[in-house]
Amino acid sequence: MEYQDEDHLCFTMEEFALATENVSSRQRMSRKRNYDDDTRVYKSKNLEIERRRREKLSTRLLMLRSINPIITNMNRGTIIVDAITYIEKLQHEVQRLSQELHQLEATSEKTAEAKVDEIDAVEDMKHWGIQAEVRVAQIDENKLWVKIIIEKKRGRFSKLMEALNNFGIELIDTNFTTTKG
Amino acid sequence: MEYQDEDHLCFTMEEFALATENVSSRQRMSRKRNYDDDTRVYKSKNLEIERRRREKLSTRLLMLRSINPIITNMNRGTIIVDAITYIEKLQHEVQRLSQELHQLEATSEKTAEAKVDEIDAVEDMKHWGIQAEVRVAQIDENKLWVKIIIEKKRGRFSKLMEALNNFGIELIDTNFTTTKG
DNA sequence: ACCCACACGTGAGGC
DNA sequence: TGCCTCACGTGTGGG
Repeated sequence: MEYQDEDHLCFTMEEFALATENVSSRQRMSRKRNYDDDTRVYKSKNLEIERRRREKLSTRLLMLRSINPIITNMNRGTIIVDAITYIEKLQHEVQRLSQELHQLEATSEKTAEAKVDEIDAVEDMKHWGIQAEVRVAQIDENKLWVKIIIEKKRGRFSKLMEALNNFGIELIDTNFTTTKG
Repeated sequence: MEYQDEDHLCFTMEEFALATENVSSRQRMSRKRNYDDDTRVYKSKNLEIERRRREKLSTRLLMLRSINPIITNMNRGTIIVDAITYIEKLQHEVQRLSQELHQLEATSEKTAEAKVDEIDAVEDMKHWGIQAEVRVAQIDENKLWVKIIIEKKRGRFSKLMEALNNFGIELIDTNFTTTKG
């Protein structure tokens, strides 16, 4: 009684034809079934919905394959396993980079301490009323007397020495004093 | 002529029964078909192979879902889109960490320069035959004369000053000379 | 010829 | 009830 018009096909494409034909005459289904009103051919309700679903899944798999650079095969299963390995690799890389960054931050901790020292120096100078000062007096034709009061900073003295060396100034006598508090 | 024993089922499970029944009597297939030798029932060759394939795909999807912490839904499609977003997030995080690490390495470039300077200092001392030297002479009851020749290193002088300060030694006169080459 | 991967339509079941 | 997702068996094309 069902499927009276077996010659009619729901779809024109040939690959769909056989599939739609594959329906037994002894149908034990108790459900009400849907027919196309025009051709009186059985048409599943969720046929195109299922088609959309498959299409979405395929496009998403293609997207998943497109964003990971390491591809071993085009297979649907290998796409997923490649994505898994890629995710694991990315996780390990993130962990490694985080560790390296943490280590480097610990290395530059001394710099932070130095900066704290510098802040302390600035606070000390403010607290004790010490003013930065540069005084220069000419002693001889080519001899200068220089007095510099600055807050202590790491490497500042070395830089000063280097600068004086670069200017060709020879250091005859250097009196160097640091005060804290 | 085909499917003479339609009452026999390939599989005992009921959900497989209807599917195996869904074969048209007007079979246009020209292919030779496979029958089970015992029951004379049609059995597709790649039935279990396809079942294994589906099973593998499902387990891989479960693995893919298990390794990413951000899950919005259990759906097959959302697993993939969640994996895509997670991969993108991981990629961005790797890029950000790499940038930060590169920046911090550029910051510590000066340290590398200082190390090169130190190597230069060592080479200079070797080349010019300068020996590291520490000489101490007692001038008074509580006055010392100290002469130190060492290779230049960044912060070494400051550390020496700090150490002397910590020992309670007061600096009366300091003569400081650096030579390069 | 075979093997494998995929797309197809469909029923079952959960919400 | 309807909507949506999944698993199923199968046909088909490429290697």
